[in-house]
Amino acid sequence: MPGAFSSDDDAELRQAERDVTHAFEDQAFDFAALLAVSNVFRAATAVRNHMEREVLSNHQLGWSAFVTLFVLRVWGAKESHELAREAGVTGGTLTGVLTTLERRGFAKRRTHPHDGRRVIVSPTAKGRRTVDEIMPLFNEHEAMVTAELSEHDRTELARMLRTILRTLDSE
Amino acid sequence: MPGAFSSDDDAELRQAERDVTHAFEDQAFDFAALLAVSNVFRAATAVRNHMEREVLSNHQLGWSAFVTLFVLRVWGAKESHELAREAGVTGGTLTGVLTTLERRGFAKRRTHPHDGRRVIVSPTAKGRRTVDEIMPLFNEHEAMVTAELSEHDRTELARMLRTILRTLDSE
DNA sequence: CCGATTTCGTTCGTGGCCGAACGATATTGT
DNA sequence: ACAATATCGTTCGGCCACGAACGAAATCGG
Repeated sequence: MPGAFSSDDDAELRQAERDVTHAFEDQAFDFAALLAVSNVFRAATAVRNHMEREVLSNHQLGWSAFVTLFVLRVWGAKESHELAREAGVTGGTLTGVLTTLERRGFAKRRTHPHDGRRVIVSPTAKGRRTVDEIMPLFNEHEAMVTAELSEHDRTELARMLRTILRTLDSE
Repeated sequence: MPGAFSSDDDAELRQAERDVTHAFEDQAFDFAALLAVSNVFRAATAVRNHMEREVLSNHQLGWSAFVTLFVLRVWGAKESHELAREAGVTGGTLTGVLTTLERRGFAKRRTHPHDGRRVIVSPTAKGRRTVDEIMPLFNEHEAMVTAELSEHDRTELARMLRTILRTLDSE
């Protein structure tokens, strides 16, 4: 049902989109792609800030630290480069995140038994427990921010974003 | 058409989603919301990294600096707090971004004529020209990352994300 | 008028984030 | 064997990013 919403926020977003298309109307841009990409990033920033404020701040965890710890909770011990890929950060960033997680006692590093270069990261019991404590409230807020979308829409949204991720990965 | 894609990347993403649901299967989580939110953030990170590498690095601009400059290009001079909101950053962050943009000669600050507290930010001619130089390639990559989505899907994606943004704004 | 309050942008501390350069370790080629 | 090469995680410089604290400027209350 397009147009079902008429709040000021929605009107403002739509006006902003019109301004952008007008500013470049003489150029042959793909505006559907522009708006889709732009909104992906705006939504991600808004969701991330919301989660950090409303859920993660109580546990002194930033987004990346939580995502990393979440990956360890779901998949258990992982090697460093796998963990970085799953968490969506580079190796250099993961080093800093792991330093934080180790200092807080949420995870620990150990050297690979047969390869002195590699590092295996494990969650501690405290780390696993913390994720399990956070998840209910975290998921509650995930449901909240997507509350205006139907179940079908949320599934479609996840599918479209998977498509984008797949396109970017295969390059 | 679900299941139309069968690349390794897609299979891996779907397997990851199954692992997550399995790890918490005894809890009554809203997995559709979890996957939607998770994918929003993954996609945003992937797109941002792609754009910074493939497009923005040639101009020595980070993502936020470009977004800020883009806003100035479309809407012209703006007051600081409006600019921060449009660019999706806090005031503290904008100060740093503006320092960068001024140092590079892309924008400049001036004090409000009737209110010594406020600051008005304008794009320089160089700043506007730079955005116009970047946009064609930038939009080409935006089209590329959404190439697997139909025109209808891209519009729907933008709409769903607007819905999330509106939900978060009205709190 | 002029103190109290509000509203600005900036500064500061902490942490995240990338890519490039680095050092340590393992593997390969001969 | 052992030098060249490849592959790890870490370090480093630069740029973001937030919230809290700050100081300057405008407004409000009386």
